Parts: sequence; C-alpha cells; structure tokens
Amino acid sequence: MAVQQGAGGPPEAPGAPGTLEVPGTPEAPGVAGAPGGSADAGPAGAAGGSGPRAGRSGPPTSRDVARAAGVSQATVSLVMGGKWSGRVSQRTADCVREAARSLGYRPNLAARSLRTGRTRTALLVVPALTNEYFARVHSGAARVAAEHGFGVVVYPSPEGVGPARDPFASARAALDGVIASSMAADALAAIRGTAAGAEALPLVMLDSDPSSPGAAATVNLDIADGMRRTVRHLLSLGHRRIVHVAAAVDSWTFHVRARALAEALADEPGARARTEYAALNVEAGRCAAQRALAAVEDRPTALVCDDDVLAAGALKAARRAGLRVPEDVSVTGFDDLTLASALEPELTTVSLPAEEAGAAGMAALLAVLEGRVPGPRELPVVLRTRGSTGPAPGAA
Amino acid sequence: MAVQQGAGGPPEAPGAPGTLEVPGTPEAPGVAGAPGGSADAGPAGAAGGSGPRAGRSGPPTSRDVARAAGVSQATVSLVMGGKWSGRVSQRTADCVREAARSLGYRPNLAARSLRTGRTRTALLVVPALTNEYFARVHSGAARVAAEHGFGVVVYPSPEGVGPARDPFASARAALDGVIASSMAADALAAIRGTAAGAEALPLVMLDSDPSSPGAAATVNLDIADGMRRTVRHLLSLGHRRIVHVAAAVDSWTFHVRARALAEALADEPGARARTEYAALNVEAGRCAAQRALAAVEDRPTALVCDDDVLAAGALKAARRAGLRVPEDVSVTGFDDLTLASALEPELTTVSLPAEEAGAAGMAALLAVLEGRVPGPRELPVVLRTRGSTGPAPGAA
DNA sequence: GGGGCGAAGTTATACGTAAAACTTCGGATG
DNA sequence: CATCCGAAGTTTTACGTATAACTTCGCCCC
Repeated sequence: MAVQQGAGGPPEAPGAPGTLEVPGTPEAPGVAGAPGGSADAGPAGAAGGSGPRAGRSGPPTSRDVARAAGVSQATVSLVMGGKWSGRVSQRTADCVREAARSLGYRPNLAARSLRTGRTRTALLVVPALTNEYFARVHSGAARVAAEHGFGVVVYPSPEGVGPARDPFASARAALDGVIASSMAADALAAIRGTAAGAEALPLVMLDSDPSSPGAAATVNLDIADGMRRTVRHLLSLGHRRIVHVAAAVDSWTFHVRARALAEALADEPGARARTEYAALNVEAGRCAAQRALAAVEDRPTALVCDDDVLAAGALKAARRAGLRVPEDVSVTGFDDLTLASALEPELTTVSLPAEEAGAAGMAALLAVLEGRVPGPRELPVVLRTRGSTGPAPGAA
Repeated sequence: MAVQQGAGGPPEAPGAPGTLEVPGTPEAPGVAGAPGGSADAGPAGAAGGSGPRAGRSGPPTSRDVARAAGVSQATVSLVMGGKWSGRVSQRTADCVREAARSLGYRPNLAARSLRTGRTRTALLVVPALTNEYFARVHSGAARVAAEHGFGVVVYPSPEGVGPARDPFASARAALDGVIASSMAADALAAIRGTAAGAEALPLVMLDSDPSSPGAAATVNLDIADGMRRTVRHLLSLGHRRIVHVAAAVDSWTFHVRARALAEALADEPGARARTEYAALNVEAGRCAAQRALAAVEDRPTALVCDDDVLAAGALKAARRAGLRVPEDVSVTGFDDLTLASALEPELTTVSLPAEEAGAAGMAALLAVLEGRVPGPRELPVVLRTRGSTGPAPGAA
C-alpha cells in the first residue's frame, strides 16, 4: 500500500488514507511501514534501524499500525475490533489490515482486557484431567473457544476443593466465566461460592444437577438413558441378578446412574440389583467386583459399572474368580474410553460425547457472555455393544 | 499529608495508617470482606449490596485499598508486589495487607501485565492432552506454576501444526514462555519459528532432541535407559527374537527408543530384532503385532512396544493368534499408564515420571524467566516388571 | 438553498498497575 | 550549624487499547 491510491488521484493529497504521514515526529518522510507491500516481509530482515519505531523495542502497537496506514489509532482499533461496519470505509479498513499484517501486529491482550474488563478466557474445572473423559471435554471446549478467540485455562480440582485452596487464587481476576464439569457436590458448592459469589462470574454446569442453583446455563448428557439402555440390553440377554459397581463419588452424574438403574430394573419383575461401591480406580473396581462375585449361590450374572475403569477392575476380578466374560458373567462400563476397546473382551459401554459436551459447554458460556440465555441442552448417548456382554448363563 | 507521628498517637488522627476510612461512601463501618475468617462463607448469601464501595461497580482496586489504609496507591503496589523491603515500614505494610484482605482485593492481572509486559502465563504444547501421559505432564507443570503465581494454558497441537494454523494466534501476546513436550520434529520446528522467532519467547523443551537449537532449557527423561532395561530384562529371560513395535511418529523420543533397543541388543550375540511401525492407537498396534507374529517359523518371542497403547494392541494380537502371554510371547510397553495395570496380564512397562517432568519443565522455564540458566536435567525412569513378560518359550 | 443526516473519521480519556523520580524528615556527621 | 543520608512515602507517568464524544463533509430533500 503506502503511497498509491487507486485511481490516479494526486498522491500528495494530505491526510487521505492511503498516504503515509508521520505527524508530529520529525522524521524522514520516506515510506516506512511495509515497503513493497508484498506478502513476504523477508525472514528476520527488513526491520533494520530505518523502519518505523527504530528506537523502540517491543512488538508493534496499534499506533504503529496507525502511522503506517496513515490513520488514527482509533481507526485501527475500530478495524481490528471487527465492528467497523458503517464506521470505516472498505478501502481504509483494507489498508489498515494490510499494514497490520505487514508489521506483524497483534493486539495486546492485556491492554484490551484492561480496557474492556473482558479477558476472553474461561476456566474449566474438572475433577482430573488425567481422566481421558475430561481431557476430551477440554478438547471440545478449547476448540470452540479458539474459534471465538477465547482461551481456556483448566483447573483440575485437586483433592478437596475445600475453602482452603482457592481455585481462582491467581486466575480469578483474569476470567470471564467458569465451566464446571461433573464436579462433586461439595466441590461444586465451593466453586459456586467463589465464582458466582461476590464476582458473579457466569457459571456453566456440565453434567451436573440442573436443579442446583447458581448456574447461568446447563449442559447435560442423557446419562439416565445410557443406563436404561444398558439395563435393557442386559435384561434382554436374560440377566436378572445384577450388581451395580458404583463410583463412590458424591456427584450428580453417579446419582443419576444409580436411580436410572433402579428404575429400569423395576420394570422387570424378578430382576434385582445390589450395589457395591468403589473409588474410581482399577484396583478399587476389582475389589468391589470381587465382593460382588463372592456370593456363592445367587451370584450375579452381570456387573454394571459406573465407569470403564471400574469395569476393567471387574474383568480382572472375574478372571481371578475363574469366571469367563461374558459366558459366566457380563460386564458393562461407562464413558467409552480408549481403555474400553483395549481390554479383552472389549467392553460393552455407554459412549459419551465428551468433546461435544465440552464444546456445548463453551458455546453456552459464550452465549451467556453475549447476553443470551441458552436453554438447557441434553446430549444423547449411545450404547456400544461389544464382547463383554452375552446371554446370561442358563438362560434361554 | 498522611500526617503521621510516631507510635502511640491517638488512633483518631485522620489519615494515619492503621485507621480504616472509607471516604465518600456513607456506610456502616462494620468489617465487610471476610467476616469471621472462618472456613465457610455460607451458601449463596453474604454478598448483599451492603459491601464497601456500594456505589462503585467493579472489584476493588489498589486505589480502594490505598484509601482504606490511608496510604497512596503506590504504597499498596509496593506492598503487594512483595519487594517493599526498605521502602515501606513493617507497620504500614501490615496495615495495607489487612485492608486488602478485608476488601477482598485482587490485583488486576491485565493491568499488571500491561504495565510489566509479563503475563505470568506459560503455554504448554503437547501432542494430545487425551493421552494420559501428557495430562500428567500438564498436572506437574500446572502445580509448579500455581506455586509461583503462574498460569498454564495448554495447546494440544492439532493434526499438523503447520504454518497454516498458528498455535499462538490468540495467546501469543499473553505468554511469557513456552514448554513443548515430545513434539514431532516438524511441529517443533513450527513452534520454534513462531515462539522463538520475532518475539523470542523462552522455550523449554521436554523430552526432545537436546541438540536441537532454539531451546532456552531442556528437560529429558532417560528414555534410553528405560529401553535398555527393558531389553536386558528380556534377554535375561532368554528372549533372542524380538520385534520392536514402534510408533510411527517422527519425534525424538521414539528415535531414542529405537536406537537404544538396537544398541542394547548388539551386546548380545545371537539376538536380533525386527521393527514394525504403527500409529499410536490400539488397533494399529494390534495390526503391527499381528504382522510380527505372522512369521510361522522364526516367530518372535517378545514384542517391545513403544507405548502402552501399542502394547494393548499387541496383547490382542497375541490372543487372536492363539498365543498365551507371557508363556508363548512376552510383551512390554512404555509410559506406565493406567492402562498398563488394567490389562491382563498387567504390562511390564517403563514407568515415566510424567508429573515430575512437567514440574521440572515449568521450574526450568521459571528459572529462565528469572535470568538464570538451568542446566539440562535428565530424569530417571523405572522398569516395572509385571505379568506380561516371562521366560522365553523353550529357554532354560 | 439551507438544514439535517449519515458516513468516515479524529480527539480525548479511562482502565489499574508498576516504577522512576521526587519529597520530606529525623538523625548522624563533619 | 550546615550538610548529607537513608527511610518512608508520595506524585506522576506510561503501558496499549476501546470507545464515547466530537468534527468534517458530501449529499439529499424539502
């Protein structure tokens, strides 16, 4: 760009956008910004001492772009901000963008945040990122965030988000909103107290009790449906004695699973279930399943596990008890992690749309930040029938 | 102003540090911010409109604290910044901190960043957070970062960090440094080009080629030692025909594994290895192992896998081929993921200190940011011997 | 023909903090 | 007694942006 207006008007017209002028600063009037205007600024070159801001150090600012484009800083801000329709002519906007591009200009996010009070950053609170499910939630959330120029910082709530540890200690002032996924009830309360308290940060709850107060929006998975499908699948295979290997975690998602299992089983006379609780790891799952299978007579023919990790433990327990899966006992999981298809037999499990949930959560948060009120969403789940379930022993 | 005579002056002296005054806002002088200092702030209450600064909107600023403490804003900044020794008296500092605490003051990070040019935020670039290993790296890095008031934003490099997708598009201006873990060579080059290019962001490389230029610091795992131990373990069990199920990823960590395997095997006359490549997922691992086991005579007695996920595939392939593990064929993995002990038999695998690596990486980055030059670190690894390896068939 | 109006900018200001430069003052020193 | 000095603050300014308020000007319509 630089000099150069389109249709041959006199290039000297002062002040016309498209011409370069460096008002105030006594400086060589030579073309400064991007000499040729070509695409390539040259690798590590071109920025000799003769360019604009020769004495300056940091990255280019909007003012540098303004100088290069021959407009005011405000105009640059208008153009870069995106909302310039009706305020800036197409020609000037193009010129500014070209100057910005050739200078390698990036808006300073700190300054922007200071000015707007918005940080374009969301906090994702999950029980543990090392759980593949939550990593996938993060992935979906981060993708949508990036598409809207947002960043995501994740807070894997450590053991006990008590009042002692403040989740937002260093980040709170730099957040626009919070997404909390599958948090335990007490942790969720702590988050609500901190996030939605004095500061009133918008809170989106993912896979959490929708009746719980304080959330600006809710995204849920149809967990109950997943459990119902699992139970019906087992019932149709002839299973009547079922043990629920339940996660010993006080979180909504697991309460729902327990309730849905009970309800689905109530439809079938003669079917009944016991519950064994286990912490969320393989070894605990194995112990719980071992207890379940210890019943000599009246041994369950199916183990419904709250999580694939627990199901992995259940497979181990079955093998140690000398039982074949699925011939002697069927096992089901939840989440459809990589683990589910790595095990042998592969797990029948409920596949949860984790990425989609994260994406929907972030989309809901963005909507809230724009003043809209997204209705509650419920994402469908799928039962993946695989090798770990089969006809009940002795059934027709 | 700030009158101020020595100790013992009447507490009513206006403006004296130590007295609380909230000029302008006519209000009940009761302590507001954190009432009892007890653990529980009460659910969803307490935050009525009666706090201090009733007329103002945003969170309290350093100026509010200054007013409350009867000092200037600069003094608040001095105290909160930590480096006030010799500049502010103990008494005033205490007074300021008390005022800050009671107002619930948090420094505005955007303003601080704008002023200092530092953001106290690091970018962690990993191939995929859904890989448990990298989730653990993140966990370690985030912990250390939090201990130093830093935040971590993670960029799970999507397929192809080519020049097309700019990893730092929205975040670059808000970063102090970058940690890149186990990146593929080309992706690493892209990062180096973007991060260490014009902006010269400090880059810490984790588990990457230490001879590669551009890194301000390096943290490595003793991958070679892990592979050596694996091979020696197998050799001592009598294995001589080994297939290396290698990750088809052009990254330093896998090159090291291949080289170390070859070298360790060279020590033993009569031992030899073939290589089968596989993408990093269970199914690809299964296929590669299937190919390896297809050799009718000269069938390998051990499969050394570059990753637990590949090993899971290998277990499946063995079973499908009608081979028992470890009686007919031994299998080893790498990483010691949850998966390793969920499988049956449990995997003999090299346990990598993922959290520690992340922590060390962040510590190195912090050191660089403080101007120190951390020497390269190499973290030890451990071979976890479990059920998937046993004596070679036909061996003594 | 003039007055209003929209388009296309510009000028000016505030955001909250850190830090350099300046002020004040009591005491130690020559 | 004049002076210098360090302690303990204060005043002031700059960081880079977004946006409200203002200016200019060509144009259309009564």
